[in-house]
Amino acid sequence: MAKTKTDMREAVMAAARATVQSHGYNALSFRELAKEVGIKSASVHYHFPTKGDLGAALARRYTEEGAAFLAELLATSVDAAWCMDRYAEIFRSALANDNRMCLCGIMSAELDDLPAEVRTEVDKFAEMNVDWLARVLSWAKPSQSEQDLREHAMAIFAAIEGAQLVARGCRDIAIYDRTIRAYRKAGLIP
Amino acid sequence: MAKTKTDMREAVMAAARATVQSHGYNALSFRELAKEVGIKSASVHYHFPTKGDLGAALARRYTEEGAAFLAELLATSVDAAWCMDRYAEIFRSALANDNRMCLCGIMSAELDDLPAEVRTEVDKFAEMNVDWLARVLSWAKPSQSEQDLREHAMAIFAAIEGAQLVARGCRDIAIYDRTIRAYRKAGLIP
DNA sequence: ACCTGAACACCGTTCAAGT
DNA sequence: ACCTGAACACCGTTCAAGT
Repeated sequence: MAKTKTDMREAVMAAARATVQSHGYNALSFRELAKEVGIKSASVHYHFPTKGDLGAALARRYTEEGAAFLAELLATSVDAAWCMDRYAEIFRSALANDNRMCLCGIMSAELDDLPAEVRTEVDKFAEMNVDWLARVLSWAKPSQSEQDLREHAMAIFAAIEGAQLVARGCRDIAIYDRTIRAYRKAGLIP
Repeated sequence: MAKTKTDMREAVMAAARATVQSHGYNALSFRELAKEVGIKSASVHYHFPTKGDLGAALARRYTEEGAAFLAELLATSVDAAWCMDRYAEIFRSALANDNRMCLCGIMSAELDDLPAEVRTEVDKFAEMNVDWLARVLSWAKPSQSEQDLREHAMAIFAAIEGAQLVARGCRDIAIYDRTIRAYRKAGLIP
């Protein structure tokens, strides 16, 4: 089985993902990436013709993995509070892991620098999250309209992204915990 | 009166601020900045020795102007709900103005790329906002402890930054409006 | 199929030199 | 005091050339 091509592609993506979550899309350097995986920068372009192709591939993969994880949660429990706790933990774990951020959250902040194909994937990530959150919310509030559920879901998604952004900015994960607690106390999160 | 030096410094800062709010700190280019204000890039270094000096100056000025505006609000009314509405409007106006973001919010997302002096100023902006929000909240809930007030204030700050981030990512200001409404409905914002 | 070296136009920064 | 041109080591991208 030919493993070299796939392996090198995967190695580049792994290194790139870590860099983006820590430093953002702009900080991605084909030369540094190449050094990390042991090839030349021109060779990285063989796997990903442009930086936009690499960014889009990262975001797509990130959304896929996130969707799979959330689907697993959905299959495990129908308790809204339990699912929300697991959800908040995902974003917490990024901070716990070397003060990293949600790949698509950090890319949102760099939006105007992103090539169109990367934006598209970032949008899809937000959509996937809102879909999932609306579904979980529908258990807690079965009477609410689809419109209201999605609005509430979007609010939770934005609030959690914001908590991560601010806590990361302060380099203090305790701020994330306190903020999530305040959201719950205020009734924003079930 | 010698106006050239001050004027050029101000011109550089104005151009730089617009660029950062739209494209982030990383997108700041001394060469493009120089072109915009009609000097050479080496001359920009005369006013701001490094990019970090420029970034820190921008954030400091931004915090000062924000603090002055919020102090004005505080002097105008002691109604918490009214103050919160005005506060949410400030962040809305950045989006309305060409989908721009809070200068310090967008810089938070690029945190690891920021020189230490810029980080310091970004931290001060968050602190200034939390101070103000806690004070406004104390009117609505005089019984709460200082600790609880600050926690709630931090949650509001994070939630609003998040709403701005996500709405900007979707290039849809209506998402900001809906999210703020959901925060209010949930009781996060008075 | 996969990788490379060399070239291109960019970047922040430095510095000696101009006025 | 303020500005400049030239140099340095970086960047993404392209392309002809190697295996």
